Amino acid sequence: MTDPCNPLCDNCAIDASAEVNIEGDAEMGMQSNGRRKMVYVKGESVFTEGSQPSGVFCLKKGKVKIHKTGSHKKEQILRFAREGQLLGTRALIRNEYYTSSATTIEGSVLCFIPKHEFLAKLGKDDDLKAFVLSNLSNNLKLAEDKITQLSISSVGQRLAIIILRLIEVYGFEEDGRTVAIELTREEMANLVGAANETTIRLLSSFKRKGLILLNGRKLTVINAADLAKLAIATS
Amino acid sequence: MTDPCNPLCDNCAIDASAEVNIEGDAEMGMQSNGRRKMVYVKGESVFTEGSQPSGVFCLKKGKVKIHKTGSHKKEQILRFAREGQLLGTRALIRNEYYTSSATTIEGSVLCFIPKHEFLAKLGKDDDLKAFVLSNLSNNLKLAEDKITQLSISSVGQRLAIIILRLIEVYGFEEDGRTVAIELTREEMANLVGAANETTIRLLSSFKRKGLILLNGRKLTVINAADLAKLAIATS
DNA sequence: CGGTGCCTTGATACCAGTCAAATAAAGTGG
DNA sequence: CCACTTTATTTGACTGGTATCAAGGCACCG
Repeated sequence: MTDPCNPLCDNCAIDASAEVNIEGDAEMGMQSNGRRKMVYVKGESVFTEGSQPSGVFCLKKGKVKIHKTGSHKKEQILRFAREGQLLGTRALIRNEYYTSSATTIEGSVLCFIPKHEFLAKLGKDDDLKAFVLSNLSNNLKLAEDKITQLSISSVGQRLAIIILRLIEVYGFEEDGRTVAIELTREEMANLVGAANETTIRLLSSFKRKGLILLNGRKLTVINAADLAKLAIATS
Repeated sequence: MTDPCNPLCDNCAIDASAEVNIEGDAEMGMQSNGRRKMVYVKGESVFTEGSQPSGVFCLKKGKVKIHKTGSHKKEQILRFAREGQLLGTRALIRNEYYTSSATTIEGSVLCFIPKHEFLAKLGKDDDLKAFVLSNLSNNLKLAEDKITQLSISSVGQRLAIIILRLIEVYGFEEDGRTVAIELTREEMANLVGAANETTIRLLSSFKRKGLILLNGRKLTVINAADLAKLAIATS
């Protein structure tokens, strides 16, 4: 279940622990090997749907959402990246434009690896190849799960599934039950693929049922077992 | 857009043009190199969700659907395989159980390549590696498109998109406008992620609007342009 | 204070799912 | 080849889950 570590960046000289919360635009420092360290504040775009990739990004620290904008307004969040994962590999491998966007949801540090370096290394480093293959496979599995959920589960079920999945990916805060990621209601809705208001109503209903607590954007899970039951209910 | 050819099977000794329509269970003939030629009739299962992969399959001839069964009854078709594509690579690469099933939708010939052979070749053949990477990437892109469609488009839009997509994948029959694949209404519904009856109603409405013709399971596209317009309408 | 953005709740409409029943089509055995 | 069963398709009526529209509350901030 856990991903292998990333052979491209394990020995990377970039210090991820650095100043994450710096204000202003993405800050970049050139490294000796052509890589660049990029520091982003919350809500900044890493790359956008439709643009041309010039390299891949490695998420060293922070949280990034991968999302897609449909024709009209509404966006769909496809997944969140974990620290250590590579972003933008799909487009580079197929030599296509990005078909999704990446945006930070908190201050983050990424390492940019130029196209030629990535492709060259991918050509000769077997560990990297295995890492990328495994990552793509896993993302495909998650995407397919999401397709199934969207077409056969209700919004309530999907919301329950997603809360549990957020715990899987990000875990809890120190209290051991508050999910370690803060999303706006809209992001939550874009994640489940439902309207904003519907999502709020369902969160409230979960709260009334004693499954969760809500405190602003903090979400505390009180009864994960019942939440899981709800997620798999027949209808 | 077109996939590169498949380095694993291009020089494969298996003759795909053989007796596709043989009755009875999947027939297999051992090849010198441990591969097996498998002949399937329509509707046979190639592999099923939850079982353990022992190799990969190459679709030499025919049509295969990749689908997933949710907890309760309804199935979701994720995609169709093209001739020349490998099936079941995801599970093997991650060393996991299958998370989806593959079923023939017409008489088909597949080549089974045992796990050890596939993994060994994947380890040393760069072309194969590139092929698999490219395929996984493309499947991921398609899956993500589907997620977006499911969450922001109406059933009618999705149906239009899927008809156009079927043309892309399978093309037309000799008349140049009848889609070269025959699906049951239920398969159509499982593909768009909607109820059977809803799908039928929408197909009828497309017919009334003069966009398509229906003749049993044959679907003839009369006005592809308007179908495309319908697919991207605001709501 | 009066924005501005986010969250919440209410009322209403409608898309699409479900249930039910009538054909139509496709097998099946004699 | 026909009668019979089974399965697939179609249409209708109804219901309900969600989206949409609208208004109000709340917090943060210049």
